[in-house]
Amino acid sequence: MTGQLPPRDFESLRAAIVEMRATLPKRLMQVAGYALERPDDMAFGTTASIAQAAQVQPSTLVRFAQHFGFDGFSGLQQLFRERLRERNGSYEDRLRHLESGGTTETEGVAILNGFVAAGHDSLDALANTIDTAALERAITILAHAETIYLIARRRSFPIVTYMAYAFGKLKVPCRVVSTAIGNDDDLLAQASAADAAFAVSFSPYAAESAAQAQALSERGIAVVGLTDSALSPLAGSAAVWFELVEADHAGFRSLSASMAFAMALTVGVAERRRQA
Amino acid sequence: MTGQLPPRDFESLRAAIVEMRATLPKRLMQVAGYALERPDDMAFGTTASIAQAAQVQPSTLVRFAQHFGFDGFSGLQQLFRERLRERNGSYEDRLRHLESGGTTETEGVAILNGFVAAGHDSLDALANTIDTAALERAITILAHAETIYLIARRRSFPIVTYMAYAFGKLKVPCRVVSTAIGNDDDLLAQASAADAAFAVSFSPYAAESAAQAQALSERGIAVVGLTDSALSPLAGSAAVWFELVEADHAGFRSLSASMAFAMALTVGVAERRRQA
DNA sequence: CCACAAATGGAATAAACATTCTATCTTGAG
DNA sequence: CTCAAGATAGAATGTTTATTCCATTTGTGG
Repeated sequence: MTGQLPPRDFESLRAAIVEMRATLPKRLMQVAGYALERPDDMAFGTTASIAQAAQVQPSTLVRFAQHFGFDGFSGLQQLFRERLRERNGSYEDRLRHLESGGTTETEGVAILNGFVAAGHDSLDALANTIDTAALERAITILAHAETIYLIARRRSFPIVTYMAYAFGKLKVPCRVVSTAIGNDDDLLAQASAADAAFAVSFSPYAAESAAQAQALSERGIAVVGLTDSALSPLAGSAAVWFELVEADHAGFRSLSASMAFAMALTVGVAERRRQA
Repeated sequence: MTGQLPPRDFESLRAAIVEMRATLPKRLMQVAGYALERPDDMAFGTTASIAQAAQVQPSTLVRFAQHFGFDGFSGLQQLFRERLRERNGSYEDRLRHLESGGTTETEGVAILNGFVAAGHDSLDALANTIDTAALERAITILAHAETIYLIARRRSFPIVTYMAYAFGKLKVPCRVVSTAIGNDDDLLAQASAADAAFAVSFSPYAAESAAQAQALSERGIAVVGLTDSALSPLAGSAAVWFELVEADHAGFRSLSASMAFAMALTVGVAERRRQA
């Protein structure tokens, strides 16, 4: 593409990038990904700062720009700056978006908006109701555990699935208890007092999760609980527990707040461990 | 005013300028006028270009900045840049603002607030950017499928985990492809043109997910994709695909928007089926 | 497996930059 | 009118920045 006319605006650049997706070399692809994902940073950064953030050399940025017909990086950056100016100045885009949504709102969009609203509400509720002292205690408990056992079923299962992924990335030993093999109890039998558990259970409470939390607790293993009511069976057996009510749409509960909480707990524990 | 603490944000600077309106020397007044009148240009220009536009010397810009307590022009310019970024009303930025306000919060709470803010931001972005027509098409495709195959790894896995749970409740036949048994390909081999798939893949893209989506697509099985970039390998093989950028905190991406989208898609498909 | 072309990393470089310095000008009190 | 204090213009300076260049590495067609 070098030598041709460079894209005139951000959208053209975006289109050009997508079009060349297949033939773009690895590093240039890396830049393309960063540019589309964090256009704001592209507008403000210097070659050095952007290169570091995108994990490439400054020269790669220049080559990327030249690949799309610009003289150098500066010409490319101009597109990102103009985009930022225009987006702020004109409410047109947003209005157009709102109008098209408001007048002819299809059922699918209505459902999506419902879940978005439920997510916002849940997150607000989370921020306002969480017991901050309890959060610190929970982090302390889990950070000191040798292995963290993660207990959850059904609707709560995705939460611990994500935690297991994140803990893995963060090199924190953990085990998801409800496996497909069905050897939950064998797994739990290996837990010692040096370990700890995190159990999630929302109404209607899965009997197994409650029972497993109870059993661990009786064996002197600290359990951190996440549930939606003080009446939850988890509240009885957990050393620290959190009450978290998710808003719902069409009878389906949001998971936004639970996920945010789980991520905070995960990162908090990893951070605490790192410091120790 | 030199020597005092510089304004922390654009509004403070604006207030400071108005307050000193009477005592500001002529050339500094000239700069002040330009700064308030064309803040966008202040954000991107260099000392040379701004000085020329405001009809002053570059050194006057530096003196102006120092007059308000900044080290030099660069510190002042930062305010104008942040203003441009924040025009989009990011929760993350507002949060940073609150934190600098003073209340001493523990690390765990700070992390939680970060993820809550990231969740809000992601949900906003979802509501503003989703292609509503594409959503309807996606619902149509999946609603007509005999069986819906769910493809996702790693960070995206919790999403399809939840969808599988919800589809089960809603009596919509579906199968999660990446099982612990590792018979993914055997499962996929059973898929026919009457079926459809939903694949989720965020950067860094899992090669298997992309390959499986590609393979299904080539066999005439419609694939609905959810990804975070137009450069995703999913974009190539999917009949309909959605781009969804999650905000992140401390390097960990939120899942709030993806979850909300997945729930909307799930309920939308079930609803469409019920009507048929 | 080789050889050639493309791509890449990193040092070298020249331009652009913010900032400082100093001579000159402006202002206002006595 | 005089003089001192402050403000200003413009050149000088040292730093940062984008860009170029070249030695390796990587990928590929014969």
